[in-house]
Amino acid sequence: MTAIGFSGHDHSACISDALASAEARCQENGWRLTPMRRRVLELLLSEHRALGAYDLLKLLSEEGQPRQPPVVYRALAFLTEHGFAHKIERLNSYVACAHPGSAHSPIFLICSACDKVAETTSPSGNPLEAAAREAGFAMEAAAIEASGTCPECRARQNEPAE
Amino acid sequence: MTAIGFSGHDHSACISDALASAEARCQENGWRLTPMRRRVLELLLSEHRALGAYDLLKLLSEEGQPRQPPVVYRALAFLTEHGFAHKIERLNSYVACAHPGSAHSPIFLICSACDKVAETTSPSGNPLEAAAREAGFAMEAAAIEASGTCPECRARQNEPAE
DNA sequence: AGATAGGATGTTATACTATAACATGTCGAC
DNA sequence: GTCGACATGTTATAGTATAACATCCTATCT
Repeated sequence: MTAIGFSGHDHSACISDALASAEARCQENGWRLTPMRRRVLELLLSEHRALGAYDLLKLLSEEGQPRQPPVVYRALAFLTEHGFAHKIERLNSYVACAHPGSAHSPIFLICSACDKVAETTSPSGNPLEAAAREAGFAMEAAAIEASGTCPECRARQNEPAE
Repeated sequence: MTAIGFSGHDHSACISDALASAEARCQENGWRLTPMRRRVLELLLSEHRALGAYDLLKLLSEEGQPRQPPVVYRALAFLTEHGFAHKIERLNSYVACAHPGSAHSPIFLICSACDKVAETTSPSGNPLEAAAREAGFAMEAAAIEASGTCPECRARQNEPAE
């Protein structure tokens, strides 16, 4: 399983794939990917970075959309409910899902230097599940958020005089 | 590694152990476990449940303490900085650490029925670290929060007519 | 086409969470 | 005993999220 977010990848393909996949899944399930929801997803996809609800709201309002918080919170609720985006609790902000379509318990690697967020997933035989089972706990969902430094920022720090 | 929080355990010992350990570690390190800090830790220890800053504030103010948010946030900052408590991001609330003293990357099992929080720790050979390494990510800290149903609540649900 | 029902959006107001900034107090070192 | 460091008290405000209600859109049934 590769982490999507840090290393060089074809990001425009990454965006269009995600949008196409979202459209297809909405189609299949009878969900409505309305213009507002789609636009919020696009904004989240534009970078592998977590955006706060109020950041999104600012971007939307610059495009002439309404500037009331519920507008963006409702779009985010739709996107997170159906797995198109995730909330990063630690940052009170939101990222587009990098592995749409597959049920997964994501792991987020959050760079504290550049704020980029990479998403990867737990390997099978997840030890979290083992720990939960041992405690008699019926796990429904898990959020794993690691902070640290991404490869790019680490390289930058090692050659500060560059 | 056992999860502390759900199953029957000697809770009064659990509290006094934690307080004694906190006092010892503060002594060793020259930290000051002031009455306010100690009281907040006691409140957090009183149950294995996450309390919000404003819940704590309410409890404190009922005891005649000041009712301004910074009072409790400062105590929480001290406690979390030194590992006596943890923040549960998902709930915007705080729990006493169940494994004080040992450096650890905790796993929280949060019961969505009763709000109790059990704390356990990652087994060695942590797959999170493997995932991070694979992505070239230098991990500094990780928070793992699982939600689900604890053994007691599960039993209760299975015998609703009890 | 008109009626209607559900869901989506627009809008106002407010609740909840957290911190900045500055004043005051406490305590140990010198 | 005063100085410096740290802890606390207090005011104000920033940042995050949702309740509640009005309006609109769209799909379907007739």
